[in-house]
Amino acid sequence: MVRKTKEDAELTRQCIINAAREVFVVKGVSKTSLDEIAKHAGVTRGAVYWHFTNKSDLLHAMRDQVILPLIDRMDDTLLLNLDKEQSAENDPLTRIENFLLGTIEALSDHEPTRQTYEIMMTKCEYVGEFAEVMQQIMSNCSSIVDKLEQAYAKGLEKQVIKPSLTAKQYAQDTHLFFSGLLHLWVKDMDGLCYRSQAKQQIQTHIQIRRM
Amino acid sequence: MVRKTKEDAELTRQCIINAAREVFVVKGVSKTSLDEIAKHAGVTRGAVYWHFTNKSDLLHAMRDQVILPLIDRMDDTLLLNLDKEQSAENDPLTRIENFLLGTIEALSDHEPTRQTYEIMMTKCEYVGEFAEVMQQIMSNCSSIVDKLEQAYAKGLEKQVIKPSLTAKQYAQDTHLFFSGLLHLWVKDMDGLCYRSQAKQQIQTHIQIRRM
DNA sequence: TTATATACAATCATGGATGTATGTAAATAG
DNA sequence: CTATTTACATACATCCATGATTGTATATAA
Repeated sequence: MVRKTKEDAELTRQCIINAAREVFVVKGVSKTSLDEIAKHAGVTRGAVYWHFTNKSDLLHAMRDQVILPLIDRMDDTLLLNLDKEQSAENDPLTRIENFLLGTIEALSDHEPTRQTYEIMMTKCEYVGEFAEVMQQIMSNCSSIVDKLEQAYAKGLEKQVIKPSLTAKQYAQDTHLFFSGLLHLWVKDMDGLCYRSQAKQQIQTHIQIRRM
Repeated sequence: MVRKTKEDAELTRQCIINAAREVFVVKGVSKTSLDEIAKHAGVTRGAVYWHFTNKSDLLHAMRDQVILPLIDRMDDTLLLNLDKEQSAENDPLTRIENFLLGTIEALSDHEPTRQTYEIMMTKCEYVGEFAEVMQQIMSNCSSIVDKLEQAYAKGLEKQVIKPSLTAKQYAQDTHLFFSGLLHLWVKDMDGLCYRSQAKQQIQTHIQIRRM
C-alpha cells in the first residue's frame, strides 16, 4: 500500500473505526486485538497505530461519534426556542416525548449507533484509564436531568402538567425511566419484549404526566 | 499446603470467589488473571483450576451467590400470601415498594452484593460463552415484570391504584424505572446524585400510583 | 491398614497481544 | 525540483495469561 492523500487518510481512519465497532460488538472490546480490527478494515496494525495511540483511544473516537451528536440533538429538541409562542410543536411535554422517541429512532434506524450503544453497555469494561468515562456518563446524566427539568418547569408554568410533583422530581423520574428503557432496549436482542413496545411505553410515560 | 477436609475445601472455594470479586471490581474481569485471583486468595492457580474450570465458571459462581437469593426474596416479598386478609402489610403497592426498597438496602448494606452488581454492570463483557447470561437476565426481567403485574392486578382489584392503566402497563413502567435506578445507583460511585435519593424516588414512584 | 480419591502446589509449553522500531513510497511544501 | 513529511506496511522483542501436566500429602472409605 502506498501513501494516500489527506482525504484518503481520513477515509481509512473512519474505516478503522467502523471495523473496530463491528468486531467489538461480536467479540467484546478486551478480546479483540488491534490486528483483528486492522485485518477487518483491510489495513495493518501500522495503520491503526498511526491514527490511534491504542485501543482505548480508538474506543473513545468511536464513542464520540455517537455521543456528541446526541448532546447536540438534546439541546435542539428540548430547549431551543422554548420560550417562543405557544403551539402544538412547542408544548414542553411534546418536546420531551419527541426527544425520547427520537433517541429510540436513532437506535432503530442507524445500525452503527445501535452497535455503539451495545458495545458501551454490554461489551466494554469501565476500568483503569476507561473508568473516567463513567464519570463523563454520570455528568451527561446530570445535564440531561437539568434540561428535562427546564422543560418540565415550562410545562408546570404553562399548566400542562399535573402540579403534584416538582419539575426536578418529574425530570429525575423520566430520566430513570428512559435510562432503564435504553438499557433494556439494547439488551433485548430478539426485540420481543422491549424494542417493539418502546414507543408505546414512552407515550404512556408522557401521558401519565399530562393534565 | 496440604490436603484439607471437605469443610476447609469449601472455605477456600468461597475464599477464591471473594478474592475474584475484589480483584474484578478494580481491574475488570478480562484484565484480571487467574494468578492474581489466586495470589489475592492466598492460594495458587492450581487451587482455582481445581474448584472452577475457568474464569467464566468462576464468574458464574460469583453471580449466582447474588442472583439466586434475589429471586427467592422476590417471590417472598411480592407474591407470598398475596391473597391473605387485608392489612397495611399486605397492601400490594406496599409490597412492591418494600421489594424495591429491600433491593436497594441489600446493595447499601452488603458490600459483596454491591460489588457483584458493579462487576456485572460495568466491569464485564457479555460475549462469547458469557453472552447467554444476557438471555438469562432478560428472562429474569420477564419474570420480574410478571410478578409485578400480579401484584398490580391485586392492587387494581382492591382499588388502591388508579385504574387509568392496566396492570401490565404499570408493571412495565415500574420495571423500567427500577432498572434505570439500579444502573444509576451502582454507577453513582460518589453517591451524590442517586444513592442518596434512591429511597425517596422509589416512594415517589409508588405514591404516583396510589389512589 | 491399605488403597484411592481429594485438594491443592509447582512446572512447563504455547500462543497471542502489545508497543516500538524501522522501511518506504508518494504527497506536499518550499 | 528537491527535501521533508505523511501514511502507512513490515519486522522485532517482550511479556503475560492460559491450560495442561505432574507431583504430593492427606482425608477418607473399605
